[in-house]
Amino acid sequence: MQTQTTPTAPQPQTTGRSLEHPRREEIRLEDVLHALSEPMRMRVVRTLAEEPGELSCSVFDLPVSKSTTTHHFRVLRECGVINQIYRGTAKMNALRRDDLDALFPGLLDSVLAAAALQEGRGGGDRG
Amino acid sequence: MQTQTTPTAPQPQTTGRSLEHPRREEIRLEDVLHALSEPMRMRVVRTLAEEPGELSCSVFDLPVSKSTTTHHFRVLRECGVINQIYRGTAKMNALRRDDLDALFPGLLDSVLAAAALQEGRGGGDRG
DNA sequence: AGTGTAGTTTGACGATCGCCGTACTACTCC
DNA sequence: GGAGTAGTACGGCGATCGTCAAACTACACT
Repeated sequence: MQTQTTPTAPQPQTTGRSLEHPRREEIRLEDVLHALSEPMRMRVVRTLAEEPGELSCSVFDLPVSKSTTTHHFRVLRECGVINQIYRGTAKMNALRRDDLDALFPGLLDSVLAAAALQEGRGGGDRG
Repeated sequence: MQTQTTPTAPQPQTTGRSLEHPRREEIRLEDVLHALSEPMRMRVVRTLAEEPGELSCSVFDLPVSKSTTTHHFRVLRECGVINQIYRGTAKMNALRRDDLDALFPGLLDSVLAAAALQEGRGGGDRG
């Protein structure tokens, strides 16, 4: 974090400022549910669940500003739902499936299934 | 709702002012998750899930004031998680298991299981 | 060095949230 | 009728939330 403005760039630091993640045992159910209760974040999580690997923030194209997008990704990371790392100029996101499944077996799957069902009923956006 | 201050109390109304509940199809996943993300409400739902029948509001004895308790029960009712009816001077609460299971199969059970697991790990109150 | 792309930070805004106390209503039982 | 019990309604309080725009940082590619 100490941005010393090192002009000669000693170590390239492998393209990453550090990002804080809660450890598995620190993840709390209420935080996960709260994170998932926000439609925009649910959308992100559902997209991430469909994809095998990592996705950069920019591929989501949410109908909100860039700063709001940053905010939502941060909430998801800080509550332990996603893992984020920098790769070059992009920031890659991945669902913390293993951790969530270990902590709350079946939860993520049923939430995802519920979201899909609701969308199928036409409740995808707003009534 | 038209409180006409009818001084002579015309009809006793069969021990029940009416309570608004969303119909099954109106229940939204994000509202349910939001309702459940609040520890006090989760506690109510878990207690309700353990009991076979209805429970009055007063048996819960939450560590908050009466008005806050009323508030939490109302949130749970309005988002479709519980059913409330008046019985005499008491207001009985029951989980809308059938509706939730029909709408979001397995969701309630995995949330309940997750809450139990987290509590078992010692995360019952606040890490 | 310069331009572009991706994401962050800050600070603000209005809305909602959880909480409370007080005053009130509805019902029961003596 | 009067007292007691169960819950509601009405503000009001401070905190958090989702949102934005503007200014900024970090990296890549000429």
